[in-house]
Amino acid sequence: MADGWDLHAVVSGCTTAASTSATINVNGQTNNVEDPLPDLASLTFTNDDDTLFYNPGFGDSSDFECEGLEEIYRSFNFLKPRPNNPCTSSIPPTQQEAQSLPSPPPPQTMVQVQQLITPQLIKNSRAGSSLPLPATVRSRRRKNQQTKLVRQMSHEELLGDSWAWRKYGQKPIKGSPYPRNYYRCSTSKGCGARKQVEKSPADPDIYVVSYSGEHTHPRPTHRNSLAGTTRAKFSSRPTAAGASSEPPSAAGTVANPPCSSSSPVSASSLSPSTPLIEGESSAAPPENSLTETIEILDDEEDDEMGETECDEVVLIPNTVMSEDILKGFEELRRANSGSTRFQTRDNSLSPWNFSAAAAGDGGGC
DNA sequence: CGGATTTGACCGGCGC
DNA sequence: GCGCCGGTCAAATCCG
Repeated sequence: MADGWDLHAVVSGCTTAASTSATINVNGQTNNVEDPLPDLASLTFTNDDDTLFYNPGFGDSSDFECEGLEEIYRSFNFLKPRPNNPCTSSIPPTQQEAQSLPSPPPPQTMVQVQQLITPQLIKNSRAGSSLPLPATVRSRRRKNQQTKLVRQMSHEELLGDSWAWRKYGQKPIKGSPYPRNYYRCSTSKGCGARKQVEKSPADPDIYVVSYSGEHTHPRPTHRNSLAGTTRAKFSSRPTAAGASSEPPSAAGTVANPPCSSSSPVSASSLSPSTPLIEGESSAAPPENSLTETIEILDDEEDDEMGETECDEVVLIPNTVMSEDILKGFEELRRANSGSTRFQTRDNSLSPWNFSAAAAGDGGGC
C-alpha cells in the first residue's frame, strides 16, 4: 500500500472542503495541484492498484454506474435499503449538485464526493483528456485485496460501535507519524471482518479507519457484552502505540471501553458497522463520519474489465465532511427543526443520513 | 484461567 | 533478484 495515499487523499478532501486543490499521490509523492484542471486535475491518483479517488465536482461522471457502489455502502450499512434506487438516487441532491457545479459550493454546505476510478475509467480519461496520467497507475491489484471501506472518524464516532474487535497487530507506517493498528472481529471466530485504525497525520483527533471483510454473524446485541474483557492499557501499560499517541486498546474492542477516561479513545475501539453478511439491518454506522471512502478492490481476477460494468467502473461517492461542514449541517438542522433525521445520536449530523433524506428515500435510513 | 494486547518475526506483493 | 513495505502470525505478557 502506499505511503498513506488514502490518508492524504481523504484528509485532504476532508480538511480542505472548499479547496480547489487536488492531491495527487504518486510513488509516495504528494503533489498539491493548485487550481486543477476541471477535468482530471481533480483526480487523486493513487499508486495503490488502479484505483483512484475522483472528485467529481468537476468533469463528467455521467457515464458511470453506481449501483454497485450503493450495494457496497449498503453492505456496510451506510445506506439503508431502498425499494427503487436508480443509480443516481444513491447520490443525494446535495452531492449531485456538487457534481454538476463548476465551482465548489460554500464550505458549510458543500458535500464533496469522491469516486473511485478504475482502469477502465483511466483509459477513458486518457482518451478524453490531455492530462497524462501517471505511469505508476498500475493495472494489477494485490492478491488479497477486497472491498475496503475507509473512513475518517472523530473521537465520538469511535465510541459508537457495537462490534467487538481484537487487536492482532500494529505496524508503523511509512510516512505517517502514527502506527497503524490491525483489528479483527472477535465476536465470532470465523468472522472475517477486519479493520485498520490509524491517526490522521493531519489531525491527531481524527482516526482513519479502514474496514474490510464481512461479518459472518449478527451484530452483538449488547455493545458492552464483552466490555469486561477489555483492558485499559493506556494507563497501566504504556506501549509503543501509546507513546506514539495511538490510543491504547484501540481495540476497544469491545464496545465501550472506559478508555474515555484517561485515554484518547481507542482508535478503533468502536467501529461503525462493518460489512455483515447476514442481513444486519440495525447496523447503524457512526453517523458523524468525517469522511467515508469506499475502496473497491476486487479480490476477483477482474483484470478482465468489461464483464460487469459495475465491477470495472465503480462510482463511489465519498462524502467529505469537515467539522465545519458538520456544523453547517447543524445550523441547517436548527433552521429546519423538523429534520431530526439529520441528527445523530450525539447530535452530530450524518452526511449519509442527510444524503438519504435529501434523496427522498423514505426508507428509514 | 480465559481473553486481550504487545511486539518481533514471518510472508507475500510490488517497485527498482 | 533484491529490498522495501504492509499485513498477519504467534509467543509472551498482562489483566479482570
